[in-house]
Amino acid sequence: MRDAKKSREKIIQNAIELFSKEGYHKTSLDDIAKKSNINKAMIFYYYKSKAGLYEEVMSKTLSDIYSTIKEAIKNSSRAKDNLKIFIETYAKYCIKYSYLPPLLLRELSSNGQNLPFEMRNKMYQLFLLLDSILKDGQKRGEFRENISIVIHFMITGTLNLFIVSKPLREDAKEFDSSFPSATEYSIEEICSYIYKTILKTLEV
Amino acid sequence: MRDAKKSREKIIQNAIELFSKEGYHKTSLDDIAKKSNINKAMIFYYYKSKAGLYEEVMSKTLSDIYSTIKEAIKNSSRAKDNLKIFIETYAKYCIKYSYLPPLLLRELSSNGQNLPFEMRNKMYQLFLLLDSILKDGQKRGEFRENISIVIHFMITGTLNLFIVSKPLREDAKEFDSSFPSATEYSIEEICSYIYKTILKTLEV
Amino acid sequence: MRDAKKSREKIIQNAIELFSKEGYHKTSLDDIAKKSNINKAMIFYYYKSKAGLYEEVMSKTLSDIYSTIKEAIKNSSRAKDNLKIFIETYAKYCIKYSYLPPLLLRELSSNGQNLPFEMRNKMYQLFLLLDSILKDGQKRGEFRENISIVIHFMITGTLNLFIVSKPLREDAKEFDSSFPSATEYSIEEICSYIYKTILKTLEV
Amino acid sequence: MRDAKKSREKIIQNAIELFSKEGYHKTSLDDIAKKSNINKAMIFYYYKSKAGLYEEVMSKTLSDIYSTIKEAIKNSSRAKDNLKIFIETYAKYCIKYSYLPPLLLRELSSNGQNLPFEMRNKMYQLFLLLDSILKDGQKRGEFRENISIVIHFMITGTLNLFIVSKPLREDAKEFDSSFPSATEYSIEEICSYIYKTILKTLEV
DNA sequence: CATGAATGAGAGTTCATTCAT
DNA sequence: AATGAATGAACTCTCATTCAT
Repeated sequence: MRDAKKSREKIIQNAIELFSKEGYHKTSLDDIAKKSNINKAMIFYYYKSKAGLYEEVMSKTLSDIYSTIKEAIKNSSRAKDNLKIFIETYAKYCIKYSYLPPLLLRELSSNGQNLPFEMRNKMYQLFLLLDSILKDGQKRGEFRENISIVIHFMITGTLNLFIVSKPLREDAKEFDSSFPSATEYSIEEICSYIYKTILKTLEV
Repeated sequence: MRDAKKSREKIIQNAIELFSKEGYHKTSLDDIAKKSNINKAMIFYYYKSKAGLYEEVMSKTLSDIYSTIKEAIKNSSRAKDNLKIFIETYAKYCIKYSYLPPLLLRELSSNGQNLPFEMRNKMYQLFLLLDSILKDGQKRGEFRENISIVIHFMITGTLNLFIVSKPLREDAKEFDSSFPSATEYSIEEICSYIYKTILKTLEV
Repeated sequence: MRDAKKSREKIIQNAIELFSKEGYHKTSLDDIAKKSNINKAMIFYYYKSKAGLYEEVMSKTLSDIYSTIKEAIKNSSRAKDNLKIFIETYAKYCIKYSYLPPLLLRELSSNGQNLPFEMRNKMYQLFLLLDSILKDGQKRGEFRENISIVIHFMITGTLNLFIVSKPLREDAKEFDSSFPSATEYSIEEICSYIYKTILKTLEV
Repeated sequence: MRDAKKSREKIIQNAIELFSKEGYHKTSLDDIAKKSNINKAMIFYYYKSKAGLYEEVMSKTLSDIYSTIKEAIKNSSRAKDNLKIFIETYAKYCIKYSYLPPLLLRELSSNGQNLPFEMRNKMYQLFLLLDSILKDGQKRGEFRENISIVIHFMITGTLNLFIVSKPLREDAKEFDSSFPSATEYSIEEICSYIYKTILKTLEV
């Protein structure tokens, strides 16, 4: 049968889910195989090794987010709009694929030791995208000089932490019902707040 | 040598180092024991379990950072100065104990599933510290209304990512020597930039 | 050789032997694996855990003895014959599977703490079998009122102890050659003696 | 301080309790030390090894039971009374020191491999005691010929199993409330039933 | 006598990976 | 292409025993 494609996808899909829920090490190939209803040996047949599967998972995910943002930005004109799009698209994507933030943070926090070249490169591409938006803004006289890498981390760091910390914040609220600004803000409001803050620091 | 204190400290010290370098799961107690030149069983003698050791490590670390910041803020007056102190102290601490950022990010990215109560609580306390600075600023008319949790993540997220991504950025520069704004900024400049950005969004 | 059935059987067979010779705790899975010429991990592959393997061993054993007795009794008519069959079959079985008595005694002597439900149930079934024989005897007017549980323990306790203590008694004889009635009786004679004794207490 | 004696006793006492509750292997010296509020190393100071402590425990226990029975029998005259005393004293003792039955059964069921000579000897002495009662009965013409070892096992086996299986029987009753003759008999009734049964087989 | 520190051997268990079919 | 069997190394944890003070 030519279910090869389907099998591969099932594997990837469940790997994504488990890796993001449990982390790389806590997720066993047995888990993935069982969840995918597929023989464990097939994972090796398709992806050579656990690391290989992981690389595939991350690669796919990052490619998706990159091209989604790129596409969204294409038709816009003003740099500040592009910035907004970048933030909102990134956020939307993180919400939609909730496994992404934990995965990214985890990857980054391991010094990129397990991080295969392609992934690293794709993360870099994403940053270059923002960098080009900012540079473009400067050229047009919209933005002043800035430290693009900090802007990048301000956006991604804040968003990732916000998303990732949700369960913790909800727990905290149970203990301290007055927990300030824990859960009452929507992701849109957060995006808007980040956008405004960054704009203030960028605009001439 | 038969010195409990020294043994305990050696264990903790090396655990900190390895946990932050390799992560919880990749670090084996064999590693820690060998590095500490100490019998593996002693880890259980002192800390009951791997999780127990981890809790001790994190607890100790977070307590330190909290009290350091608290102490530093005590003698200051203006809210904006407090904010600056918060950012700089947090940053300095993260630099000094470079294992902290990866540990924090990793913990957060696992939904706090393995996160013992005390740790969780200490992270919360740290946030409350910033929250009180911001609230104080509002009372004094220095700051306008804001979303403290976002400010918190803007500071910690940005700083943590900046520190944690350093090796990656350096690698990137080797491939793309024009890598924009990757390594030429000192942590002080980063802090200052973050501070300014946040101040702009806060000040009336 | 890649034969699941054979592997499983080899494991069970050696587990039975070792568990009954050394007891549950003294028998390590390493021992079983080595004796079976099988990779230790296979034990987990097949039986999930040491306890799981043990359960399998006991379950299999008890099922066998139960159905053997049941079968043997089926075609008999008088209650006293059934009683005799019960005793003799039980004894024969204990002799044939010499690991059984120590296993049973050991299990019982640990308050049934590690005793999985199924095993417990099977031991209970065995008692119910004797109980039904006795009740049947009463109905027919063959037997008088009695305490079936004591009868049960009289049979099984005596037989188990007799079998289990054999090496001890032989040792004793070496020191005290006049050791009374230590070894000169065959199991058949013992059975007969038990049967007669119990019959005397039962018959009207 | 000369608490040596007290310490030794505390250790023995708690060892008895734990060994009989959990069995030899499941009981760790840590457990015994903690329960006794005594430093673990002292156990080695006093008893050389875990096995040594165990030997002491068993030795003490068996000596007690032997001399208690011997004493009780001394003043009696008729063999049948002695038999009764033997059964009842043994039973009473087993009830009083509830750790004894499991210990004995466990020891027997391990082929006496761990069984130190002294213990073995004491168990033998106990049997000789009964044997002498029976022989005495024959001499007086009270009893007919018999197989003393079977009588011995009938008494001890039945009683030990009855006591040891108590928790199991109680559990069984929860599931099958009609559980026949499980719990309604007192130990005195059991003794009496055993006595009568044996007497019937013995009396001329 | 007494204690806490230290040891080393092994226990059960997990898991990525490979092999045979 | 697919499967279940098999492997071996590693992992966390336990424990009897010894050492130093």
